[in-house]
Amino acid sequence: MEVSGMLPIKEFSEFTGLNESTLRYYDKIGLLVPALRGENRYRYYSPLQAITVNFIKVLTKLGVPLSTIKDMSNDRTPRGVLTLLAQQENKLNRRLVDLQTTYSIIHTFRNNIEAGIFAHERDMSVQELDEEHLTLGPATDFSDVATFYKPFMEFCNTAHENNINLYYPIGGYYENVDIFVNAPSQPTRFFSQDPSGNNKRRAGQYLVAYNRGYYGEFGDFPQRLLSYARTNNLIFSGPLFVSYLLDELSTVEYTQYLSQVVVGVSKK
Amino acid sequence: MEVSGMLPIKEFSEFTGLNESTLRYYDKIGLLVPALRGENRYRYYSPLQAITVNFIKVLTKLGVPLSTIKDMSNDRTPRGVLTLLAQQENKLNRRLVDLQTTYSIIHTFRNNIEAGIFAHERDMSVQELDEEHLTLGPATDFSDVATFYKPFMEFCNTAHENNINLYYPIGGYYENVDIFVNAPSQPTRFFSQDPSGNNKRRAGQYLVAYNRGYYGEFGDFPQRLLSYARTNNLIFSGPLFVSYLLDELSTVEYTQYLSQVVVGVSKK
DNA sequence: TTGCTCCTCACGTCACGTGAGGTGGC
DNA sequence: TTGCTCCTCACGTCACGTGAGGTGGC
Repeated sequence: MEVSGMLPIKEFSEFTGLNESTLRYYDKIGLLVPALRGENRYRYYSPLQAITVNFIKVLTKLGVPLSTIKDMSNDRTPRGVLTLLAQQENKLNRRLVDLQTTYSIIHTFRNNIEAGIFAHERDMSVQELDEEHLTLGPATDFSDVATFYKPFMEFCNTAHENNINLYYPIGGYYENVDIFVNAPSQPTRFFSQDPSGNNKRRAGQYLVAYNRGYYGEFGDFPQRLLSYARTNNLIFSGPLFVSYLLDELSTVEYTQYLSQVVVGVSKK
Repeated sequence: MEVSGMLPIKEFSEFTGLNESTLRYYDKIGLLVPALRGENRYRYYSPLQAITVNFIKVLTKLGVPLSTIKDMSNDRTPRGVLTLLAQQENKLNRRLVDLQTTYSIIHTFRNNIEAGIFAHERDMSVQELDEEHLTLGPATDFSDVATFYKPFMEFCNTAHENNINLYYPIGGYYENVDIFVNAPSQPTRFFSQDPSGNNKRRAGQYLVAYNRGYYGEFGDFPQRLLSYARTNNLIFSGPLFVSYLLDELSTVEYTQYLSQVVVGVSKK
């Protein structure tokens, strides 16, 4: 059977670059029906249908679902398409912002893990640190001691209202050293290590130390911290930050988590 | 049945923010198996499993497939996770570039369609145009007249090698006005309106005109172009560009496509 | 007869969401 | 008894890709 000028599916597939199975699928859902069907059920496409294919290709590339393309393909108007494109641009905007956030989450974790790999468990030293952005959560409430997870759950549940992105590593913020030393498992606030956050840890001199153990379990660490300061004539100032460099993301055994403790100091 | 400290599925779902059906699904694929199964088949989760949930949430957010997460979740090591994160960052990079391209494709189409809506079909006028980037394809070969689509197919098939993104609107480039007037359906080259392209139409004075009709069908347009130039004492210079403002994307009837013809001019 | 193109199902993908229909404990 | 939580399938989603098994024309 010779159909003049018409292309059987393989040739049309090569012409348009669409897979044969994709063409059959488009036929099935009524998005692109071949111009002619032979009596042997063979599909024959007109070369002009390549135009429709291009229309479909552009829109799918732009993220428009096939059903939408099908709906509009019979009454395309410049204004209609303009509206659709504006909608797609909005969608893209959201996806772009989301991707960039994801990107920044990866960076933050990579930095943490690398620092964790190079850190020595019981190291303590005074360092100049750059400014670091973060987002502080609301003040915690540890008055109901019975439920250990409650303050953290509370933090998680209200995170959205407080513009806190929980996908960033979460750390503990203590108003000052004394609060940490008295109750290291009860931070004044939680914070997320969000580099686009509105709060920050200022640049300056900090005592940087590491501790191995599960969240909030510090053993003799607070005492070591105090004695190090005494030996080296350091005065603490400002809040103390605990962040977990190695946590469930990179470590199975949760007694092996590695936290970094950072607190402002100056020489006596 | 009272299971001390354990959370039944609904509570664990509220605790973690994961849907109950998601938890059942994770159980089914062995990604997150409840710590305990009651004799009535009830699922009971330990609060500590929220840590694993967070691990899963972060990685899925970063685009890691559940199967990969399952594979690695039993032997997480800082270095292993670091490698994984680096891989994800590469993937993200590619997606970001792709999104930005898509964005720019939408912009280009929107500009074209808006220009098409405001254009008057038989308008001609001299205008100052800004520089515009584009990508030129290789020289076309129209020697084999039998197959009308061949040069365009050739262009499409070699597009990738020539760094041409076919999702941008494609236009015709004519070395000079004479070539266009002699054979308006046979451009010297095709080009894509890619704003990141390496070639460009320089800023300067151009004669801008519009024509309605299918690709390459210009009727008496070339004569009108010449007579307009004669009447207004214009001398043509440089190449001529044809781009389609309204095409299959926004118009069903292909005899109603609207092209914009742009060619450099100066006053006699 | 062989080789080629074409056909029509059907099933798999991925990460769930949504019922339907049923059970167990207060 | 009513209402609640839980259970297990099964099916749908989206845009295809991949066979399996068969037909038609040279």
